[in-house]
Amino acid sequence: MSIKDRFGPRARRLRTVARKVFGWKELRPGQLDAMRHLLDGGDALVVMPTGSGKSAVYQVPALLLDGPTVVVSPLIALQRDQVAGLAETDAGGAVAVNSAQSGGDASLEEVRAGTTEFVFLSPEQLAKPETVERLRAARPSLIAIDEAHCVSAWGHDFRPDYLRLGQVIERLGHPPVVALTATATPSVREEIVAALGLRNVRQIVRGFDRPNIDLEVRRFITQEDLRRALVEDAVSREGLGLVYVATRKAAEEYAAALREAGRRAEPYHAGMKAAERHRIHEMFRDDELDVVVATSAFGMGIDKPDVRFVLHASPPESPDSYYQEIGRAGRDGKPAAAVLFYRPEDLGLRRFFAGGRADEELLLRVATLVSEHGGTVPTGELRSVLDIGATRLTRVVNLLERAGSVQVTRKGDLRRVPGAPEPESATARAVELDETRRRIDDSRIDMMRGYAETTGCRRRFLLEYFGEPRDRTCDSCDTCRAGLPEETAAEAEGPFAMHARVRHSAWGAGMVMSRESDRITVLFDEVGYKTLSLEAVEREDLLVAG
DNA sequence: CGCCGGACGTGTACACGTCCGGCGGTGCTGTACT
Repeated sequence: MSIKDRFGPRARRLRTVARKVFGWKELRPGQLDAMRHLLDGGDALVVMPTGSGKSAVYQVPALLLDGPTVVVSPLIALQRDQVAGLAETDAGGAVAVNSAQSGGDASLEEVRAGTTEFVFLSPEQLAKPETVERLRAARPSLIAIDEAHCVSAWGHDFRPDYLRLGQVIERLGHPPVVALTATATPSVREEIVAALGLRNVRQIVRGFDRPNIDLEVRRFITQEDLRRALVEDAVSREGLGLVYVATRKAAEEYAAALREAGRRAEPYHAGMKAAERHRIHEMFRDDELDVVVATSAFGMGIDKPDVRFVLHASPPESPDSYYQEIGRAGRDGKPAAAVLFYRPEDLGLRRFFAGGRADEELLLRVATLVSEHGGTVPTGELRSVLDIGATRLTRVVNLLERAGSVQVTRKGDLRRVPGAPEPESATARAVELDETRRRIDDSRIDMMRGYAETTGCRRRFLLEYFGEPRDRTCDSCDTCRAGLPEETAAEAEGPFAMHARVRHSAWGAGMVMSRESDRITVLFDEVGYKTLSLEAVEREDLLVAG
């Protein structure tokens, strides 16, 4: 950034607002860069660690742009926290519109009338055309998508309304849009940009390395040995810790075992009553616990600085999730530990979770119904005819839309795309798109196995997975301490340099994501991550530049 | 995919193998009933 950019009139105005309204004395270059780009009318994708002032990136420009700011946030609890935080400032007020709040209509009216600056909503709220139309009438000047990795992680199956945000943005007149997240690989970033339809995008990616988090993997044969070792480990550590488990039952069992060993431990998972979850969250926050044993339900929105260790009783479904979960340790910069207690069999559950296939019969029925109808099909009627919920229908519609078969009207109803393929071939195309998605998810599980089983530097493995080339080992992972990584200097030369585009005869086009002395990992567009032996690549001439 | 628990079979008393079905994460929402 030039001197002019850093000290020009826009930067000065941004700094003034940051100081006077929010009390922030300084803005970091990354924050400032993103804010200026938004003021210039562009879109931004900001990847920064939690606690580094991501929210400032939309909050400050919001006050310099004439019109309300729409913030999309995945959890009602996060919306509540943000609204409460803004209420303590002179930022012009904030409301949340969701099922836990009464008076949604009144809130939207306040936004339209210009008396409230910020409005927080879930993607599901934005699936309602009436809500979008009311926001449109308010002429928003900025849209922020918080926790934007959810677009990729949840959009396809779990909360498909995430994939509809692109259309919502267009309907709201596409003001400057900023997508924010703490963790996203280059391919997830691309997916976010594509799904949201971002234009003139400035990507700002800061600080993936967390050198104070020590990395370790301990391998076990039997579950019983693993369980005993984990409990022993957790009991012996000083300070606050998290234990991540795969199932609700395991959360209960480990919490009970740790309590029996004298630690203040509580389980946390989505099967517990809301009040109980809330209570545990508060105890965690107020230092009344030693360990929280949780499923992936515990995490987003946590910003406690002094978590000293994060243990995993089984591997999560991707390095993306793993890095996000261990990233909750050591936010204060002091030493912290991340230990994965690993058995290859435990990846099986993740494969099961990732294995859900698109409902081919339902795809065909929807494609056929819409095609034969000829006109506009109201989604409400379609749902009652098919007797399915909104989530299932949205999932199917998303796929058929991508297959070029149906389109969604402004009112949220369905119409056949003029010149659309026959329902059978559209369905086949939709199934294929879903298969591609599944293969990529599966390959992320393979990368998780790769992390657990690598003999190279674990930090380097993770950083390269996130697209940050790294030419040295570290002294804070178990493999480096054992002296295992040998040739770790990044081999920048050679035919297949980092991030080079390559082509494989069977797997198609891809990008080189990491290189070790004897192997190479490529992220293929259609089949996801594959690790190949360099010797075989050369002998068989498997890859060509492309 | 892999674990767990219950049922079944063996072969003669209770305990051990083997087979098979069920189960497993993340949250929004709107509606029904206390």
